[in-house]
Amino acid sequence: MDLIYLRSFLEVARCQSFTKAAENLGYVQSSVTTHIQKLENEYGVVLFERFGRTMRLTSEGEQLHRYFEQIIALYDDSKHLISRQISGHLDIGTIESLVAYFLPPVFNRFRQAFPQMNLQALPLAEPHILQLIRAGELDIGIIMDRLVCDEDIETIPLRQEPLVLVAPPGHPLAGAKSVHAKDLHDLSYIATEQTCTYRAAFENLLTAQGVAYQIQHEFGSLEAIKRLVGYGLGVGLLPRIAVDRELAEGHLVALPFAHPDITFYTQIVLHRKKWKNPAIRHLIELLAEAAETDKRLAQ
Amino acid sequence: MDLIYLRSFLEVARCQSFTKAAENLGYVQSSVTTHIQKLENEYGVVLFERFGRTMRLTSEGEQLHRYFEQIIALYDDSKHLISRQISGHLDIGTIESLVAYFLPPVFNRFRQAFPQMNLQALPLAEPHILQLIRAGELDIGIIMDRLVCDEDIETIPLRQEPLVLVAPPGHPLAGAKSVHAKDLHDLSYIATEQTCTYRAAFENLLTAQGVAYQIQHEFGSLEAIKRLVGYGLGVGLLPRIAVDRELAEGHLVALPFAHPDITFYTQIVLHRKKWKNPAIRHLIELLAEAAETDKRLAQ
DNA sequence: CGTTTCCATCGAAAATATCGATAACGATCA
DNA sequence: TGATCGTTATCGATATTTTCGATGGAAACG
Repeated sequence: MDLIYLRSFLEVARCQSFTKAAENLGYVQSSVTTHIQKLENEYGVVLFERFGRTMRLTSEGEQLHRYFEQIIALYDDSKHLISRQISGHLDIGTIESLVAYFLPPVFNRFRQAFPQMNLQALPLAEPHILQLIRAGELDIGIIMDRLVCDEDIETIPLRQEPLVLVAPPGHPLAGAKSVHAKDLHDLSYIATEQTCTYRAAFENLLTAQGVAYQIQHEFGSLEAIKRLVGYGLGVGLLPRIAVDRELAEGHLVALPFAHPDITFYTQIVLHRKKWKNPAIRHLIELLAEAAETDKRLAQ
Repeated sequence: MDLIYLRSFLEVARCQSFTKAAENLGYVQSSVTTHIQKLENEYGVVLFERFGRTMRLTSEGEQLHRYFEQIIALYDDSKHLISRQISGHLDIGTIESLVAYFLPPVFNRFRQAFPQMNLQALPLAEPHILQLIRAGELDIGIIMDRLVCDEDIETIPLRQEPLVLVAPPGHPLAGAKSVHAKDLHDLSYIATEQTCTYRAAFENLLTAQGVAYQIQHEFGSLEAIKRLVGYGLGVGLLPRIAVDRELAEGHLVALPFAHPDITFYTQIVLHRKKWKNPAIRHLIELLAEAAETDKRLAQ
């Protein structure tokens, strides 16, 4: 009898729905059905009366609900109790675009569960991150790229990452319905650093379409790029999360550029052997949660 | 995280030994090792300090021990709570040799866990039992035979069943060191009913060795056979459990007969689909336990 | 009366558990 | 010190279980 069955049961009871429970728990609906059936067989009773669109706990279901709540609460408590005692440190490699906007709240929450664990976020270039992950010198990496596919590396996509082409508010293309590559002829362009993968993808697209572009500046620092774009020195291609506030406040505008046909993901990369570490698992969970929340907010 | 891991953990802590815990729980030792490792990985801490021959719970292990005890207690409580509410009835087919000696204490214990469940024990001939099991008309059968091997039937051996050749106290072979088939020439023999499998195996053995035997009487009733043997009308081949008391009290003696090379088992048979029923599972557990206890007492 | 929204069922694929054999390791004793 | 015993860990093979995705069927909705 697996504890996840109890969790599924509690979530179904809470949501009054197998489907919603499955979504919340990250399963497909049929798996939750199976979980409940496992419980029903184990106890030999029906736990939910299923009417058409509604459902209700049976009497036995209600009795068990009380027990399961306690069991899960004890289990979670035990997890927290131990987490709080675990010390050590995690080295997290991540690209600069993320380190400032995405990670801080996650780190903060992590500290609540693992107060004795030291997190070190290292802003690094993506190829370097992958190399260190493979060497086991980083515990976890968070990058933005096409999905990494590698023998030794486990990849966990967090979310598709929209890239936006930002321009200063007065830019001639600012009001256009949609901007295509050819509209960018003789583009004046403030680029991220050379190792940046989405920069490379963008430039490949321009080159493929015969569009000339001129790199005005190259910076590792997103803040610097945003400033330069804001001063009208060119456009920049940046992850939306890095420019959300400037767009909202009108300091920059997003050009409605038809994306290159490449999907970028903010993704976690880690060495296959590091899964079992509970601190890392917890960090991954928090990251996934944060990504989910962001998605919902974006909608 | 499976609840059986917690159980393994508690048992290891109690026994101070992986090996003993495994025996008690019905696993092999390596499985228990795996269970503990699963827990250790899940929590990210070492739970037992293993010294050479001794072991000790770590501080984290002790903390978790308290939680796990509570969790398992809650789970068991929840099981009992529901068991008590389950009503229905079970039909149990069993051979006469067992119905009187083996089952009553088990039934008694069963009633404590499932007070609303009605048990009906039907003394039946073995072929009939198997037939009814296949037809789904019996919930469970308990027989004595070579291990049943059948597509639709699940077989659970309870224990090897020693057969003894019993004779009246004054029998000429009563004092012999060991009795072989050839010593039984012109044997006068009180047989169980014709459908009885161990009778068939015994007779095959005699025939194979060219030993003539004469069946004096044939009875379905063990009591009758014992009486006739006691009166000196011949010897009888019976399961030891059925004549334990008579042997102890000296009303009958066991001839030290070298067994036919066939192993008999008291075994549970049930339809493959009836596993999931918790009442049946509990009954099976009790039967297995009773068999274990008997084995230990016999030693 | 079709459409939508659920849950149950099923087969295939993936993940996991179990076993049995064996290695490794420490304790004990010669 | 070395041999042996009792114990746990590791490993590969096999069996079982879990998960998913597709599909079916039933009730509600418009």
